Amino acid sequence: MSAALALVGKGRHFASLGIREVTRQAGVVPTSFYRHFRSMDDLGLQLVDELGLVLRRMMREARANVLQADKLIEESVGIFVAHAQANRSFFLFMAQGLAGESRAVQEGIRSEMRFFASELANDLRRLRLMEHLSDADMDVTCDLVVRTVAFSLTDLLSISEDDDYQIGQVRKRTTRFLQMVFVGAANWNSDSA
Amino acid sequence: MSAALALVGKGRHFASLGIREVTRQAGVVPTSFYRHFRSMDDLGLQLVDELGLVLRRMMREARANVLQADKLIEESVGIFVAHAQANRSFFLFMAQGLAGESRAVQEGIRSEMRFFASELANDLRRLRLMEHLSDADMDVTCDLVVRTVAFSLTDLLSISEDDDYQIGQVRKRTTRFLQMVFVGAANWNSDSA
DNA sequence: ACTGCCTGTGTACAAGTGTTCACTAATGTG
DNA sequence: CACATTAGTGAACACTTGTACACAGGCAGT
Repeated sequence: MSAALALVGKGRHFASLGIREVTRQAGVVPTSFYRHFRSMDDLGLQLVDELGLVLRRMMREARANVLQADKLIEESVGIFVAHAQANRSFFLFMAQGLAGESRAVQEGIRSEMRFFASELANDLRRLRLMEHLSDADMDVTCDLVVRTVAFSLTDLLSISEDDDYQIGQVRKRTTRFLQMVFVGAANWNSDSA
Repeated sequence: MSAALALVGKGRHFASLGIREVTRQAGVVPTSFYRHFRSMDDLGLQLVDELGLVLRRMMREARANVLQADKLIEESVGIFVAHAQANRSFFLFMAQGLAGESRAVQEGIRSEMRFFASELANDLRRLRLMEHLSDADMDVTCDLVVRTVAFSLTDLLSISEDDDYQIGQVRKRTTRFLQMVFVGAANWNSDSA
């Protein structure tokens, strides 16, 4: 699995990886592959599971560090960007998988995003934010937030790992996006919609 | 090019397509490929160019049909969904290319999206909407709109072509997203930001 | 010490891959 | 009509690919 991830990190697309290629990178004979995975799709699915762990770690850190609400968005985006850099290959895999060729992987990633969004909704409620929103509208808002961040991911991953200026730009722009979404949510009227 | 698109439409990922595979689908001998393209990346780039045409056609139709501002969002989303269905393979290619392995294709698609966003900004100004926004904030807003729609694209493409119920759901949700963004933009204060 | 299980090895095969070369059929322009 | 260009052909090359099989070493638990 690390071998596959390493190749993705080197710019390859997961869908174009072959069994032999992966085992070669892992320093193992091709046949060993079958001891662990039935197929490449299978490997992809297990990667999705690990991706879940990465996301959960990220949420935990965000919850621990975001204490005061005024800098909430900025801080969260910062943590997100940091994690995206630290687990570049994982997030590359995620971005690729969203439009990948394995339906199962696609669905897995989508499901992780849904979970993420629902956790975000919980946190907002716990912080007594956006209390005027109906459950459904809170759901829509959080979904939109997660999508926006996920899309920023593709920006982030398409620029060089250590181009600090551009990284700062992405961070700033993403923060703007989220601020705009939250202004929208704050002025949203759940009754009239 | 149509052959490559057809394969993508059949669920394959562009990055995993081979020259022989494409020529086979095109009903042509492998060597003929080189008469038209230097490599697969080259083919991808030319597809991006055609994608530009598709997007422009879509914009033209949207401009023609969206006359009254009250149903602006709903109408636009409808036109978008219709075009996405009519050019499914093209949009699949676009969704894949955003996180694809060819840097050039990636940049090409990104550039098409930027163009789309700037055209949207022009239209909004022409319609005298969101006039309180600074140029930069208008830019952010339109970018966010385009991203949101682009992400909805992946939702749309991952469901069956003729599952009208689910298509309706995506349309409704996307409309919500955009309404929320525009409420945010309407209540945005360009000076204090 | 013996037995199963797990992981990895080596060899093998049929099929598919990108790319090359010299060739021919069709096309439209002078 | 003659000519140059373009698009398509067929055979050939050196690899790479997925998968199957029988086999070997290391690790538990009895």
